Amino acid sequence: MTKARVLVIEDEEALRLALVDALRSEGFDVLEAADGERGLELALSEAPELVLLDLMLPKRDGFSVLRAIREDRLQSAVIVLSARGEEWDRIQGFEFGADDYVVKPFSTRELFGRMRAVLQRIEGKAPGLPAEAGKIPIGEFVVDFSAYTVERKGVRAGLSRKELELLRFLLDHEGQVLDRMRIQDAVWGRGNESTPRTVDMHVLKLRRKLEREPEHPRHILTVHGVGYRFSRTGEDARRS
Amino acid sequence: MTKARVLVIEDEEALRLALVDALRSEGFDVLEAADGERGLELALSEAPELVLLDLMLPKRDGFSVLRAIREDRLQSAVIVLSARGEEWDRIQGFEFGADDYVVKPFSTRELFGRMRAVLQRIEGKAPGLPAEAGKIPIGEFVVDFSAYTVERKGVRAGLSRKELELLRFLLDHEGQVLDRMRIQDAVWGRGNESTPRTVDMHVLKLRRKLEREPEHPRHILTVHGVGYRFSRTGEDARRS
DNA sequence: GCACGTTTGTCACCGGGTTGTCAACGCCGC
DNA sequence: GCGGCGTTGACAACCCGGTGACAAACGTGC
Repeated sequence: MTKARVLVIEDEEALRLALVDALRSEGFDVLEAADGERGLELALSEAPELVLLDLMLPKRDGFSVLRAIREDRLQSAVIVLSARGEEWDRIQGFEFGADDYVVKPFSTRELFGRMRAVLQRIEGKAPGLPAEAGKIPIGEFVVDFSAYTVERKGVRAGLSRKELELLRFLLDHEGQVLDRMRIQDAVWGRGNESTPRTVDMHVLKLRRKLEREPEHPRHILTVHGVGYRFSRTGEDARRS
Repeated sequence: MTKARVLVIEDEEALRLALVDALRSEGFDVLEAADGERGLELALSEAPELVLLDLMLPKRDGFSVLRAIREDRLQSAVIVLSARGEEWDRIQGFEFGADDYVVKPFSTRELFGRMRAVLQRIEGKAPGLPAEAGKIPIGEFVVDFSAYTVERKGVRAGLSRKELELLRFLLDHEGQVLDRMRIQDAVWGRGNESTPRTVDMHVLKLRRKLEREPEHPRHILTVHGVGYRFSRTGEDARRS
């Protein structure tokens, strides 16, 4: 990929500048806008590969901008940057069409990780289609992120929001061992007070839905004393 | 990499001293600074692996220090220590650019957890994509440190935490003859009470996982009466 | 080469910590 | 109020690290 174009729509000066700097130094071609109106204008006229969109914006809020972008059948991927707050619920599960979202405050590492994942996902996608998360095969299962379902040989199961978010995080970090804290931070948000064991519970639920033999998982693997590791293709859980 | 260098930039005396103590006793090589100017100076001249950076600092605030560090293309990871409170909103922008951040007050446990995570991520982070990070060939095996696995001809085996730590140590000291005490100090921690024979046990386990013929080891070699020696390329353990 | 003492390899097992699983609870939307 | 979901606590199942015992390998002195 040669120099993807990224549009940053963010009103807070300090953050926008920091973002633009960081992106430029990563080799992106960067456009910027400080309000929703200008942002939409640029998005439509320049059709960047990726839009980083703040939700609370002057003139035209992020939701409205996103809707307009989607209505225009623009191919741009959109990553929403949001402060945790009342709009949080509406964001969860990106029911409203974003490809991903990042909660402020976030680190460069996290943002770049998500950007990479999103850009990779839309790469090789049929042109003209909106850049929705789409269907992803996992072993003999197919997960449909926009429909919240998993399917295997015609049998379909629904996924809850948390399950989907957890799965998405695992997918984005396939192959790495992720400790509970890391998972919790990413999926539940930082400063979350709940037990690390909650993660286990959701892993259990996911296993029931996308493992052929939930008691012998091939995709969501346990690394004793450390955390979990995800494998898309599936692995033999062998004894040591 | 044993003994990572950490720079603490924190003006509050009590906290800084506590941090420095705790870090030293964890085996880190610690540098400290009480204001932003001095901190930046040290960061640039010493290029530590990790910087712990307070945001509210005399002379030069944390944000400015962070930017300067980044502009200098320094490889150091930065963890921001911030107080939640009146400046939270401002901080949200400032957090950006850090590898991670910890909200005051924090426990040493939490801080160490994040440090470990960050350092692990940094480790072997070649200037490419992090996809291949942490994969190291050993003979015809490939060890993936971020996945806790060893693979040989498509056959994968999981490594436990201790096994991985031991292997990491051996790898870091390839070619040297290491006596049991040295290994034990490094992997199990100084002042550990367990039998030196425990080392043997784990060597045995490692051999089973990354030797083609565990009974004729080519990588983890015994030096009778002394200890063990590790070889990445593999040696014929044939007598002469 | 042999015998013996020492060092290392290997096994089975135990104890404690970690994870899997269930049932129950509270919350929210309907 | 009902049902789904997220979360928690409790308990069982499991895994891993560590230990002691014994066999095998090694090295030394004869």
